[in-house]
Amino acid sequence: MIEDFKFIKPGEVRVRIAPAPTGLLHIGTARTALFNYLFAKKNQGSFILRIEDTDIERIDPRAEKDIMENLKWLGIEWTEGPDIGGEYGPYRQSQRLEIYAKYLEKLLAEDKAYYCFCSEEELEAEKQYKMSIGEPPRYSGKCAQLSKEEVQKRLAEGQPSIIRFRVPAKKVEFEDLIRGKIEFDASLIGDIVIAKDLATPLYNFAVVIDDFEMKISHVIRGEDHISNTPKQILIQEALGFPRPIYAHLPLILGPDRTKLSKRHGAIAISEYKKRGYLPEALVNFMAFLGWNPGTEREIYSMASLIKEFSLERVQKGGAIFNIKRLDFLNGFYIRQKSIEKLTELCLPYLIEAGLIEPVFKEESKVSELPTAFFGTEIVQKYEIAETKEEISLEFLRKIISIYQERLKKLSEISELTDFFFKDKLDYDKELLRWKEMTDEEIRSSLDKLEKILSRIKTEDWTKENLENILMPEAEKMADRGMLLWPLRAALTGKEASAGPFEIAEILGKEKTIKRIKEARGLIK
RNA sequence: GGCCCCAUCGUAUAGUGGUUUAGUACACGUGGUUCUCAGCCACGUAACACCAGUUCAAAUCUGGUUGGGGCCA
Repeated sequence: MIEDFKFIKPGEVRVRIAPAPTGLLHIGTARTALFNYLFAKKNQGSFILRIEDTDIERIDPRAEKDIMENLKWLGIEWTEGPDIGGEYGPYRQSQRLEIYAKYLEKLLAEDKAYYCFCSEEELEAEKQYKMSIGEPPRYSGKCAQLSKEEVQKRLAEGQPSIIRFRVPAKKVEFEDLIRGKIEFDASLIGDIVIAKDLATPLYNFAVVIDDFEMKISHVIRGEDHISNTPKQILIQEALGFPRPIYAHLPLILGPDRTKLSKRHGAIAISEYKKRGYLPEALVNFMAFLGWNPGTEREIYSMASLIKEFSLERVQKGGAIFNIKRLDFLNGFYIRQKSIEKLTELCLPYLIEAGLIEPVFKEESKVSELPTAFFGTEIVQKYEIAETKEEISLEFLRKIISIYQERLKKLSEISELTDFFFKDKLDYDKELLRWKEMTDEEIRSSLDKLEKILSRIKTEDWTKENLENILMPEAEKMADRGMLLWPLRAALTGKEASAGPFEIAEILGKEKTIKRIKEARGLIK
């Protein structure tokens, strides 16, 4: 009941996420985790991470680590499980098998569950038939009335079997914090399978046991679980467990309005991380997928989300994942970073692109691509990959600072700034042409540039001075672009870049003039 | 097919019977800002799925239709 919820005392809230370690942490799970985390934090409760690893065939050994690493990276920290806490553990289902067996036996002993010997083919045929005549595809109850002796006999013979829960024919209703009252007619469900055998519980059964044993107060999960809820409630009732409060979150949808999945492209958090998204941006973005504070403020840190979050303000309809908005948010958070921090964050991308190289103190320690940065123990210095020229932190920071506001993703840094790290630029001579300039005009601009710049002393080689000297020259021409475009193109080899003066300053007098001469060489 | 959930600009959403010529952000378009790009600023395009009903008054309440989605070991 919503009323109950209002009287929750601090510390009484216990929520959880229970991912199956079958793949990398994806957006959907991360968003569910976020909402659970925010709710727990807001109510000074506990947030439990439980691993649902009973489906041995589908488990990916790397998944658990990936899930935990990326949750931490996002700043979503759990207070219990899989290796933290322990009072209510263990937190991996594979380590809880005796617990499930105990309850399974209880249900069997009370005749609230029974063994079923129907074959899969038989069941499938029945399902198809039922669907073809427009009936709900529920189990016929063929094995429901088997005598104890008959069951014992078949079990002894080793006949393949599963365990079914006797679903009572009654109406089930529950109050969802987000959707209000939801009703189901359980007589339509049919007796559900709750375990393959005593040692192999199935999802709907295991969750109920775990949530009870772990004293979960609120089950906050995706909307795709709504139809599982009545089944779980019935099992709870059969076992005499109290009912947790439910809140079903709207789904995250792909552009085609179906549940976001792998075929929609990247959905793993680690993939976003690799592409240069910031955890702040991802968190802010995910929070607004199905929730909003009711004000016009859009920028929220984790701390302010915790303060403002409430399940009452969660949307009912599914939300389409719009990456353009994530990009905008990411760009925003990049612009908020200090240059020092942003430089650290960009370093791995420059290294990966082969633009710069770290020089390690102890070669033996290096096994994979370092996400190391200046100040790290094992990195001695960085050098330009091509020329082995040592580069200073100052130099890198200057480069990063002129691209900070142009960056949407960290990964873009290498493509944007590669010309700073290359000895020779490779571009078509046409790039030097501004609008309808003739070769003669380009040549003349370049010559003028070289002449003027050569006269500037090295100690006066600053962005401001360069601008003060060159701008009046540009003004003299019919169009400022006639001087500035060839300059910038010669320095960067790119159609688009930061401004020419700041680039020239960073490049230094020598390289600037060298590049102008090289450009001059392209025009016969 | 059965059951369940959902429905405001392209997207995320504000809106809880009158204050609404339906607001904001992203995206998009136009203009401005030292050549370009980005950023920033300004302006603009753009939505209550439909049909009934309740009411003096409905995006907001009720019913239905349509559409979309989820689940069905």
